[in-house]
Amino acid sequence: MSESSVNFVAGLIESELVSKPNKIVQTRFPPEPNGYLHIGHAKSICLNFGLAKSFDGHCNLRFDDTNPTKEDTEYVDSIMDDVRWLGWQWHGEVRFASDYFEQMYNWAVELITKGKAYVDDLTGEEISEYRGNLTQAGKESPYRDRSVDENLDLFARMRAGEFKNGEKVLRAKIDMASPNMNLRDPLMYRILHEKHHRTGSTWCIYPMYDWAHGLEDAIEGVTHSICTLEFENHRPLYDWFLDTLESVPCHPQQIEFARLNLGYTVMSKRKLLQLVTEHHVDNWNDPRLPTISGLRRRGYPATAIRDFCERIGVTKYNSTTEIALLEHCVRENLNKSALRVMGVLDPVKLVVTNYPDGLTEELEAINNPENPDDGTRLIPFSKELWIERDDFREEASRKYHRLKPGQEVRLRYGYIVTCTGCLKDDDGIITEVHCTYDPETKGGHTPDGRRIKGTIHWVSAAHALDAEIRLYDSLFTDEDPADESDGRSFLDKINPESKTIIMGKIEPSLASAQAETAYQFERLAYFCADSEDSTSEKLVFNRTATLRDSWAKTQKK
RNA sequence: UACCCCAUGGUGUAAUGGUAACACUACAGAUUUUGAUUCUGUCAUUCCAGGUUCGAGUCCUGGUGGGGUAACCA
Repeated sequence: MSESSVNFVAGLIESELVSKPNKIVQTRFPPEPNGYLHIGHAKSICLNFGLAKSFDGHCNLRFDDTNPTKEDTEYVDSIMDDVRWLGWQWHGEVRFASDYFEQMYNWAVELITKGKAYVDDLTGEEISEYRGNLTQAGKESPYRDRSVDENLDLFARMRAGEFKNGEKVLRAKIDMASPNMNLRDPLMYRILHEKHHRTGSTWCIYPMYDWAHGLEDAIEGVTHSICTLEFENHRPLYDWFLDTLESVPCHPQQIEFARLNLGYTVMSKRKLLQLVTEHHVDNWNDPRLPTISGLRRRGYPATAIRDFCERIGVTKYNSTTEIALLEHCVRENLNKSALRVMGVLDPVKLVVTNYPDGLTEELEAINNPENPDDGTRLIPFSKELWIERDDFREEASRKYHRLKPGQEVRLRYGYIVTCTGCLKDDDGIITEVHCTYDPETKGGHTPDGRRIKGTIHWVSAAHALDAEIRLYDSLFTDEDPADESDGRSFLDKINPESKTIIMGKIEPSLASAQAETAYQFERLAYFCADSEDSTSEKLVFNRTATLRDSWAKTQKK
């Protein structure tokens, strides 16, 4: 890595490499398979995989599956999918903490033998009482001074299944008076007669996070064990286990960074799970969710997400990033890559009164002005078109550059037309807008060089396809939905208009749109076909992000 | 009220004792067959008080403010 100060972790590694130039950087991304990955995980993924890449090292994907009550292979599969989709390749095979259970057990025996761990018979409630609290020291368990032999015997019988859930635990013997609660004889194993998604019923004792994690890292030769801030207080324990054990292969360095917070969304697994299970959203991949699969279904490109993760930086400061930055990354990417098409979301008929009945012309349109290689396509033009209801006004100020009686407007790639009026129904609702066209302006050109201020999009009524359009807005109305200090739950802050479904008219070239292809409906927004629901019989499009709209902004003033 | 961590424009980050900078946002203008894009410009920053130093955003001390920690979760 050449540039310094990419982030503080990279800086740390860089300075280590000065004295140990041959050190191979080994990182890991260690999710628990108990939920779907979200954009906060993407930050961690990009950090760990990115560090390995820039220092020519390796990054493992390891499932920290030490709690069979919460984990499932469904999550394992989705996580692998998401990491790959984000564009990363893990080193070697996927790893599982559960593959290391036997080794961990042996190390626990080593600790017991050293007199550094003991089997405790206290109940959960008693253990909690004995632990003391933030300002008061804990007290030692009456079982703390059992003999090594007795502990060895009891621990073997725990493994053999002789005891019920909660009857006994294995604890490290450290310091019940430590000001760091994590050091007050932390639990290493609990009894759980529970089927594990990989080991089945082989085990009925399962290691706790603090005991297991450093061992997993050591087994994999991890050099830098990067985790989030809330594990800062766990580092002394992480180090204690690794220092106390003599037979561990190495001692990785734990480094903490601040997790990502994003405005107007929630990032906690618990809350995301609740949104899904209580059906406040449709599923884990609901396009309104900050899950990787949700963003993907919404149409956010993986490169945009990676770009975002790079831009937000890595620090120990607990911050909240504005959603505007993510949207900026998405728009910047999509502006370069999305194919331009025309679609009308709120259609009203435009009749070109002096255009021949029954005639259809094929007009050439540019697929992506940002990328000439994408070429052009032909779009049908005829006497009756659909245009956006908002693109006509009976009366409007000089600043309104669209259709109003007497004003000229360009139909994109079509003709220059002059608005002549409109038809209304009994309720005063406009049913048709009328105009005449200038045959000299085919393609939207003005041979006489006259300037046309407004250009609007359209689709030929006879050729248009119907499509369901799903418009998404932020899922929450509050910037920090998780802040429930005002007495309202995050569920009370769900935006009732986060999803709006309408029927639109779109150009025929979209008939075979694939979910992976990004489109810009010109003047409106970026869209993609929905990966689950869109078929050739029934097209469904998701709005990925709107185009910026300075007109709407000035309107509001 | 114990321990740990953190503090730079509105937001996110950079500056590794030597001219406080970049991006996003907002605003203004130019260009434009997307009121998009692009381009230009404007506003705005070191939590406070001491100390060390020729020189402090950076080091030290004390304060203030924020976050974390008392699961047989990770």
